Amino acid sequence: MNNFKKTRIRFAPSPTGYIHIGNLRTALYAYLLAKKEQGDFLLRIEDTDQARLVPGSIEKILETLNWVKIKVDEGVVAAEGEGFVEKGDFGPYVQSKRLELYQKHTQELINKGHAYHCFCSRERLAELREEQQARREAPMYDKHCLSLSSEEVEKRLTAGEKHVVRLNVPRGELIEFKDEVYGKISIKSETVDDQVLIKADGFPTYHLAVVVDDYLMKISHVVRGEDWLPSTPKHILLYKFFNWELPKFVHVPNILGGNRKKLSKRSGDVSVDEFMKKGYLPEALVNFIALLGWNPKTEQEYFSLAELEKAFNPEGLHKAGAVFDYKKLDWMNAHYIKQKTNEEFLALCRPYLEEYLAKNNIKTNDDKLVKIVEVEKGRVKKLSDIVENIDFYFKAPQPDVKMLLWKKMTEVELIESLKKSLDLLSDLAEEDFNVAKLQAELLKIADSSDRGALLWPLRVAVSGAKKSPSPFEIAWVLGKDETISRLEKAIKSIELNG
RNA sequence: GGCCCUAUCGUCUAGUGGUUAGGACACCAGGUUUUCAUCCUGGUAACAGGGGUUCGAUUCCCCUUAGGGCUACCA
Repeated sequence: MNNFKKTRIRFAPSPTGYIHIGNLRTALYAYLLAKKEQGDFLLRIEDTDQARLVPGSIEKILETLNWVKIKVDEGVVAAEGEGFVEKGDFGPYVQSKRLELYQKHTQELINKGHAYHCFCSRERLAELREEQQARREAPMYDKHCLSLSSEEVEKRLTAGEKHVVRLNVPRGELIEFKDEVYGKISIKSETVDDQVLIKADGFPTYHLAVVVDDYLMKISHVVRGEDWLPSTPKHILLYKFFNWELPKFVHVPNILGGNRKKLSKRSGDVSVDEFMKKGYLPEALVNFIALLGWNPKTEQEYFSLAELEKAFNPEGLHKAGAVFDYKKLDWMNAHYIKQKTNEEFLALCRPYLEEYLAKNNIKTNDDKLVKIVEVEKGRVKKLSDIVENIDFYFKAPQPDVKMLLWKKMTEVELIESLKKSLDLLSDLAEEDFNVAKLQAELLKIADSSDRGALLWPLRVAVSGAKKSPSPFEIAWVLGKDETISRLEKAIKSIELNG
């Protein structure tokens, strides 16, 4: 006994494609709990369903974990260059490389009478299920092959007949276990099906593999989604049959979509990759997701990963599923964006900007991009927003006289206003085109009781928009020549119009 | 259908046998501001229903209701 001297917690995804937001949160909680207890976080790959394998998934999973700064201590880890390697003393960490282990342990169960060979055809099973459903019974295997004599089993096995191995679930028992989140769970063994342990292709099912591996790898806490709760009794039975000490079970509530159903590929773009592409910052996603189903019991909202590692406590885990609220994520993402320096922010935005510039055939330089990004930083929720409203920085707007008019201003007053700005700006030196100086100078000549009369036309003349950053900021980005040219263009346009 | 789980503002959640039921997002209003955004201030908004237990239940128990999950040789 005492298999667990150290906290060791694994994240065990199937390599079936991109990592999903729900998986990421499970991984995060597993990681946080391990770190909280100064333990190890391991990555194990559960590739027992050969039909669903998607090439490249493992690399993708590692990439995602790396993006959110979750470090894998043991198991499948990223290689120095390309690909991945296995690291640690409890390997292999990829289940398809552990087939002999599962076979060996299954044989042990068979010998003890806790598992048996089953030769039933899929057709018979389907028929059985139909009959049971017609009788409004829970569909379950009827232990048909349990009554086969050992001679017969031997004969059919040597004849190479297709078969599976099933768990021999005893009748009339109450299976009980404690979950760290949900508390005591008990279930009658009659309602537990004789689960297939080894499939016809020789691969184990999840249920067998997870128990064998968690034990052999000395996993101290089984952290996984709430949807595994109903099948945990099968695992409890296996631990008992093997006479193995139970790990702690930590089932975490599901993340729900807007329809209140478990978040899935069908409820929209929930792959972590999508969030990355849209320009959510890993800090924001981690912070947000940590608080979906867990709370620190304080009113703190912002948590870095390091802070989470300290603060995390399974007692703060909630039981009910949590709806994923994009608006709150946006709010949090905007917060983390504001924390970035202008240089960092430009680097983060660069891929989006480059795509935009290429697409619109715009040539520019970093000096200008730095300025744009600085002005826009407080206005974007996610990085991809950066290219939404920046056309006017590169292309002079077509003056719109109606829009240029401030409140009840006449066109004559409008021209006066614009000329006033133009005169002032023309007198300023190129070096004076910085936000503070521009603001100070323009406010000096503005009517203090009606600044809009000067500033609105100016802002619209340079931006061409009803909503935009301040004229000071825009003029700073555009520089003296361009700003003046836009003002002149606006004035000319009104004169032509009138 | 069977089994398991869950239930506090629209959403994420705190909370206690006696509270003005707290915070955050969102929303609304006001302020700052040339506009938008930011920022500040304020506001609307919740204990699913019914029985118990109790002097007293949002809190403990039961039932109902609602929702979710599982029910594969998928995880």
